[in-house]
Amino acid sequence: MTSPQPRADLTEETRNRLATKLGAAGLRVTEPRLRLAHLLFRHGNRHVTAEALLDEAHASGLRVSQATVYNTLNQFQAAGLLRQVQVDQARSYFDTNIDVHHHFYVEGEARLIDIAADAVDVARLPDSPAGYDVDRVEVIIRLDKSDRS
Amino acid sequence: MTSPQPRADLTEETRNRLATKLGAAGLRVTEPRLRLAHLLFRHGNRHVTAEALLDEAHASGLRVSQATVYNTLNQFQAAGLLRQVQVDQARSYFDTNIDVHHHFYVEGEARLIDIAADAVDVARLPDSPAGYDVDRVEVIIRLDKSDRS
DNA sequence: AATAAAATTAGAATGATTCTAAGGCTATTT
DNA sequence: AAATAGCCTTAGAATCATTCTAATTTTATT
Repeated sequence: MTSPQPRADLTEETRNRLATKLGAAGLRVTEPRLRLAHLLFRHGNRHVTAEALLDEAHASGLRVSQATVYNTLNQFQAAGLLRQVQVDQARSYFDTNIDVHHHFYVEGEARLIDIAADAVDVARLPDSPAGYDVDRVEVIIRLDKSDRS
Repeated sequence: MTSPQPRADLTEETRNRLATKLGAAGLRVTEPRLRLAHLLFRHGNRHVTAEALLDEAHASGLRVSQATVYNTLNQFQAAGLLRQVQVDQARSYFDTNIDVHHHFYVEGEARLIDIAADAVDVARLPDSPAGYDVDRVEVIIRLDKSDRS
């Protein structure tokens, strides 16, 4: 008898690492979550829309429904594995970088670019209204294509 | 014969002031635009959604369609009379304050609060990617209800 | 007044996201 | 290792903000 094939390009080691990550976040380990987590987290930080992740999943041979992609993104976000970035009224972006940081956004191109936290210096903040605490401070630098002369 | 009734609570003076404002922004002066402008600009700065403005219009006796409200908000925004604020994936807010400034946002309450530009000090910004210019810098401070002890 | 151009409209269409309720897995209990 | 309960996943429908369409109405011009 042969040992079980690691599915897709997920090695046992990767599966174990992701399973630990899901478990630590309080999420049950299931095949769709494992495979989506792999797509999300395999290549450093990235920004992804639900639609793009669904396409990517299908391209990689994973048969998941749209609902699962949305559920998973929302769960990952609630569990602190992803951050939702709100820059475009049309679509939500999910950011695999959950550290404090900021963004460039190129309106016309629907393109998000990370800015390291220490590249922006927000020196002074106003007091929050009474009864409210700061959850987080978001800096979004909206960019235009420069006119070339 | 009597002089023509000023419609609704718009005095001739207000109508003239708003007409000038629309004209200066390159927009034709029409009754719906004049009346919506009045609702938007009569009471200092405010944040409004399309839905809220439509309700307000109807409540004030102005019979406009949803399409006109959306068109007008978009045109006012394109003309620089309003600013669109993107904080919530569900809904767009329009801000009558077009000066440089920032926002508190209370997630659970869908409530936007202006922060004067000089109350936030963004001391240092990263260089923009080559070929792009900064359009504007947005600071959003997301708030939580503080736990009372 | 007649004409042309832009505004407004009702209602349909769109598109992202969420919901439903039915069936499939996972983990737990015997 | 069966039985059970609870969470997951799913297809497809539903929702909701926003945009579009094509026709009508206003506004400005001739």
